[in-house]
Amino acid sequence: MEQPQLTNSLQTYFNRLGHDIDLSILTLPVEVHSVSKGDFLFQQGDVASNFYFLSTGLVRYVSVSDEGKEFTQSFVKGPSVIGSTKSMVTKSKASFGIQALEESIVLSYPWAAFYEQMRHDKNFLEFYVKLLEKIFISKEERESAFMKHSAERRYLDFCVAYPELKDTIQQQQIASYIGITPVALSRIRQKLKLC
Amino acid sequence: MEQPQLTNSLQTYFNRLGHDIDLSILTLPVEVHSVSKGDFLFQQGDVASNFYFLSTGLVRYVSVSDEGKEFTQSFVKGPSVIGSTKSMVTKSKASFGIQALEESIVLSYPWAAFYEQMRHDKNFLEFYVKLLEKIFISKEERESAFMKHSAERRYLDFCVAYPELKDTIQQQQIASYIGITPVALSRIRQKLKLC
DNA sequence: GATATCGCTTAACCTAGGTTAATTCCTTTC
DNA sequence: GAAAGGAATTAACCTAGGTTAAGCGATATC
Repeated sequence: MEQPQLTNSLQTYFNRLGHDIDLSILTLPVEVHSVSKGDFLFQQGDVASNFYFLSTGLVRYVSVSDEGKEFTQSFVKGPSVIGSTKSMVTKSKASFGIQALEESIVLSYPWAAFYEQMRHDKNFLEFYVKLLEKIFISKEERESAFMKHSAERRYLDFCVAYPELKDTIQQQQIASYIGITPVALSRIRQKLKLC
Repeated sequence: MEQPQLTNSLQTYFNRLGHDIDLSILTLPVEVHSVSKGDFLFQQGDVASNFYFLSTGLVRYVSVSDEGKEFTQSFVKGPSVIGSTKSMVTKSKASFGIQALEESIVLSYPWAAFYEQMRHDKNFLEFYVKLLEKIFISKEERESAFMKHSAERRYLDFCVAYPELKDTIQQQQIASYIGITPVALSRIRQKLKLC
């Protein structure tokens, strides 16, 4: 542990998931990354086989279509575990990148080593299960929103889900999150103002 | 184990995920359900706190919007673990129902008991991790398809992903899977025929 | 302090997909 | 074998959202 004060937030986060995990087991050094606003932790297409923990800051998961259009898959505020489960587990290319929307502090640890650690410590494994379940459930919620709701409804849902982001991030990023163009979002906001 | 011959497929499935799990640990009886075409294993809104295993058959996950429109979230062919992770883990109401599209055989086991079993057996826990990762990854793939692709593209992707379903299930169900009306799907198929 | 540059708005026009409804073609069912 | 319901097609019309482009503040940059 090179920077014990930084890993405190990680320890706290782990403890909050209800397990008795002692991070001092980790033998490799935890790396600390400082990611500036606008910069990427990793890009779409990279193999991101690290376990990442966003200690403080705000990021978005962003993927670009073949036609070059940007889509924001989600916003995540620290403290939280972040990263591409798929890329991590299967060592494949990530289908999205992670971009900081604010100055952010990210800790990382090699996934393979982390996984080995887990296999020898049931508490770790249980922690990982809780983590997967947690992310999984939040995904299950969002999944159907696209099919079921109009863009206007999705915008209103966004405002409820991320009240603190509504006025701090760019509208084009909100638009890319709800899956429409900035022009269309502007129209929707205009219409809502009139009501 | 009341019907050992049926649990063989479950044992095989478990083994294929690479772990040495002995199902005979399970103390409660595994229930066997025979679900007729069109019938529901459970409905949207039910608390489905069982671990379900689709031994043979074909099901779809279907959810209904407030306005009464049906959406197919996915098709699953046996043998496969099925169910609502969210409902199972949090004992909340499922946001979708599971409907058989063919005569299906489903095994079930109370989740709470299954989970307890896992906590005492690291192999079980690792199995569950593999399982979560597996479903998770397939979700990560589908998630962005809606934002990124047109309905036509989504239909073509469907045909590649489920070649055997393309001609065996109803078009309205394909339509509800790709998020359009049967009328729109018919138009798209018409257009593709001309090419 | 002038001038790019970037984010947002507004307007005009276009297109994919929704809605309704009529028609045909299958299956069931009696 | 007639009748009835369900599944798919086709056409006419409508609407949400995309596209392009012009204008308007802001905030950088020189």
